[in-house]
Amino acid sequence: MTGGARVRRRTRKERPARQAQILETAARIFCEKGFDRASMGDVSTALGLTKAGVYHHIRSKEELLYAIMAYGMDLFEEKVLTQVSGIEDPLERLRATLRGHVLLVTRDRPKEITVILHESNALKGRFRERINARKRRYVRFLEKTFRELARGGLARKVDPAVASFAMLGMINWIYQWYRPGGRLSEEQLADALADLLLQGVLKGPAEA
Amino acid sequence: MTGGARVRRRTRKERPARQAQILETAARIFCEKGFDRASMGDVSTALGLTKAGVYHHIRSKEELLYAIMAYGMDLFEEKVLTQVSGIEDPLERLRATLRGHVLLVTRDRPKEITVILHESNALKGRFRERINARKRRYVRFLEKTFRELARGGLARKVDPAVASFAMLGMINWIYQWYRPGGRLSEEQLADALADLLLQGVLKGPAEA
Amino acid sequence: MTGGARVRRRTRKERPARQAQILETAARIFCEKGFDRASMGDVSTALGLTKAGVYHHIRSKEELLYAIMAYGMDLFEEKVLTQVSGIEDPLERLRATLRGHVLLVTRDRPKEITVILHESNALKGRFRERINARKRRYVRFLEKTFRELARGGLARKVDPAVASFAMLGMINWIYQWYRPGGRLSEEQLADALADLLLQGVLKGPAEA
Amino acid sequence: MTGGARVRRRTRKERPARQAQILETAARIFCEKGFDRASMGDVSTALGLTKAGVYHHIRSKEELLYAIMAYGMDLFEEKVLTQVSGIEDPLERLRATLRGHVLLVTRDRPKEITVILHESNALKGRFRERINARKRRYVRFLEKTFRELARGGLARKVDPAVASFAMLGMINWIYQWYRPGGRLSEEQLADALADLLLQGVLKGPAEA
DNA sequence: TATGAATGAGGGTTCATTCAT
DNA sequence: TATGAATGAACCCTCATTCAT
Repeated sequence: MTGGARVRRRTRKERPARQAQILETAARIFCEKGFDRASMGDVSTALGLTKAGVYHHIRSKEELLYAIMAYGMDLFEEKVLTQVSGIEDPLERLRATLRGHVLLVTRDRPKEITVILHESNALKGRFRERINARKRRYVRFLEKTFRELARGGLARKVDPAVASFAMLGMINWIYQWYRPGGRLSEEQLADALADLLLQGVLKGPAEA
Repeated sequence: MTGGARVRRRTRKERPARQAQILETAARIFCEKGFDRASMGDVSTALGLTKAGVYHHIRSKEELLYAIMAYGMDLFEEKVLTQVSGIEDPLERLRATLRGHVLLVTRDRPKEITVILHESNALKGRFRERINARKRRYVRFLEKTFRELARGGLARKVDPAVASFAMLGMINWIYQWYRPGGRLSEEQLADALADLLLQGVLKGPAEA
Repeated sequence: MTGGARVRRRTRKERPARQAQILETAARIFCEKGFDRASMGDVSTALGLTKAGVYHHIRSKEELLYAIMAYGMDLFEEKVLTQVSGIEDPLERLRATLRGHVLLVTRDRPKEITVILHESNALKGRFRERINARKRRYVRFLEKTFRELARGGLARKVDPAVASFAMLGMINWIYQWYRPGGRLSEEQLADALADLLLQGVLKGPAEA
Repeated sequence: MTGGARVRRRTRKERPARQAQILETAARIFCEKGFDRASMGDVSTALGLTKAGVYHHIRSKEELLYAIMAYGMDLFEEKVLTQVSGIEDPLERLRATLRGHVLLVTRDRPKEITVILHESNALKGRFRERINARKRRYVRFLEKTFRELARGGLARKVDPAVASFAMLGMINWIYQWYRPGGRLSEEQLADALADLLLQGVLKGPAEA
C-alpha cells in the first residue's frame, strides 16, 4: 500500500519486527528533537544498536524519514480514509473523517503523523512528491465532501478550499497544545472540534 | 518592547540598517530552508558578506533566531494585540483580532511569523521560555474574549481553550497552502475564516 | 588508578593500542607546539588519520589533554611515589624521590610530564581540579618528608614549603635546558641535583 | 636598551603613557589567561578601547608580546644585573643576584617576568632569538659567578650549569605557589632560597 | 546481523588584522 | 587617535555514511 521504496528489500527471511521497531523509535526521536536536530546516533542509541547496525536495515536517513511518513500515511488512509469513503451522507462522512483523524492523531500514532506535518521539507525529489501527492488527495477528498454538502443544501456558502484547510489547521495544531489525560478526553476533543466546524458550516435552523 | 536581549547593544550611534537587513534576510532563509538546514554561510552569502562579517552583528545563530522571533512578536503585538485590546465589544474584538492576525501573516511579515511557529523548538532555555510566554499571553487573551462572548449570551456553549486553539490552528496553517495573488485576496481569506469560526461560535438565530 | 574519566569507556574488547598511540602522539605535539598552538589537525595528521578519525577515540581536545595529564600522573605515582613511600628513612626517601622524579622526567615520559607542568591552565572545572589535587598531594608528601628530616635532627632549620617548591622548581625546570645525550647522563644530573639540594638541607659536618 | 623593534615609532608627539598602559595591561592579561588564550579583544576591552584602537599603538600581537618581554628584560637587567655586576666578591654577587631576582619577581613586575618565562615559544624568528640571547647572557653570568666561587675555594665541586639552572628553576617556579601577603614576606622568601642554595654550594665548615 | 574504525564534508564560531571614516 | 565594519583563515567538533571483520 505504501507503494514507495521499502526501507530495504528483505533478503531471505528477515524479521519485520526490527523494521517496525526502528520505524517506531526513529519516529519518536524525530518527533521529539526534530529531524535535523536528531542524529542517526540518537536513533541507534535509542535502539540499543550502533550506527552501523541501524544502517543494515535502512538505506539512508532520508529514506528512513520517508518510510515513517509513508507508514503514517498508510495508517491514516487505512484507518480513516477507507473507513469513511463508503459513507453516502456527506455530513456523516465529514463528521466521521474529522473524528477519525482527531482520534488517530491523539490516540494511535501521534508520532508518525506529527512527523508528516513537520518534516516534509526535509524530503527531496521523488519522496517529497509522493508524500505531497497523498496529502493532496486527502484535501481533494475534503473539498469534494464540502461541495456535496453545499449541493445538498446543508451548508452555507463556504469556499471548499478554505473550509478544508481550516479543518486541517484545527486538527494539525492539536499536537501543539493538547495533552491526553487532561481535562478533555480524546472523544470530547473530537466532538468539540466537530461542533465548532459544523455549526459554522451548516445553515442555522432559522435559515433552513 | 521586545524586552529581551537585543542582538547587540548599540554603543552611541549605530545604523540599525544592517541589523534590520540581517534580520530580514535571515528570516527569509530560515523560513525557506528551515533553521537547521540553513547554514550561517547561506545567510552571509545572501547578505553579500562573509560569515565573520555577519558575526560582527550577531552573537550566535540561536540569538539571531531569537531576535527574528522577538521582532515578529513585537510586530504582532504592536499591529494586532494593542490595536484590538481597546475594543469593548468581544465580538468586534475577536473579529478584529482574527482579521489582523490573518492580514499580518499573509501580507506584512509572513517570514518572521512563520519562523515563530516552526522553529520554537530550536530555541533553548531562556530564549525559548520568553517566546513561549508571549505566545501563552496571546492564548489567554483569546480565551478571555471567548469567555466574554459566552457571558454576553452571544456564544454557544464552547470550550474557550478549544475555540482559541482551533482559531490559532486555522490561522497558523495558512502559510502551508495560501499563496497571495491567487483566487482569494487576503481580505477575502480573512473574512472567510472569520465567518467560518464565528458562525460556529455564535448561537443560531432560532436558538437566540 | 587514574580515577578520572577515561577518554572513552571501552565496550567489551577494544584494542587500547590506538588509545595509547593517540595519547603518545598528542602528548608529543602538545609538548612541542603548546596545547593552544597545536590543532587537532596537527594531531590527526601526525597519526595518519583525519580529524574525525581521532574524534572517534576522544571526546574533546580538552579531555585528550586531561587524559595525557592523568596518564602522566599515573606514571609518576606508580613509578615514583609508590616506590618510595615505603622507605622509612626520610633521607633515603627524599633522595629516592628526587632521583626517581628526575629520571622519569629525563628518560621515561618527558612529554606527558612536561605537558602537566605547562598546560594545567588549559583545563577547566573538574578536570583542572583533579590534576591539581594530585599535584598538591605530591607537595604534601614532600613537605612531610622535609618535616621528618628536621624532626630527626638531620636537617637545618628549613621551611618545608620553601624546600619542597625549591626542589620542584629545580626539577621542573630541567626540560628547559637539559638535553639527553649531552655532557651529563641522566643519572649524573639526578645525583648532581640531589647533592645540591641535600648539602643545603643537611647540617654541615661541623654543626652536627 | 631594549635594542629591538619599538612597538611603534612615535610620530610627532605621542604620549608614551598609552604605550606603558598598553604594555602593562596586556602583560596582565597574557599572564592571567596565557598568550594564546588571550585575544586582542580581551586586551582592548581591558583598556577601554576597541581592537582597532589598540592597533594604532602596536603592530601585531606578537610584537606586543615581544615588547612586554623586552620591557621585562630591560627591567631585570637594569634593576638586577647592572646593580650586581660591579660586586667583586662572587659570594656577595651571587647572593645579591638571587635576592634581586626574587624581589623583582615577587614585588615589582611579576607579570612581565612571568610572561617571559611562559610564552617564549609564542615568539618566532628574530624576536625569539633576541629574547633567548638575553636569557643566555644571564645564564653565562651565573655560570661565571659559580666558577669564580669554585676558583676562590668557597664552593664544593659543583657543575656551574647545573647550579645555574637549579637556581633559575627555584626562582622561576615561585610564581606557581608563592602569594605575597602570606606567611612569608618577599624578603624572607629571598633569604630562605639563598640559604637553601648557598649552604649547598658552599663547602661545609669542616671541609673548608 | 552487527560492530569498531574511519572518513569527507560541512557547521558554527573565533580571531588577528585592515581600512574608510 | 579612535572606531565600526569587514575579512580570510583557521579551529573544534558533528554527522551521515561506508567497510572490513
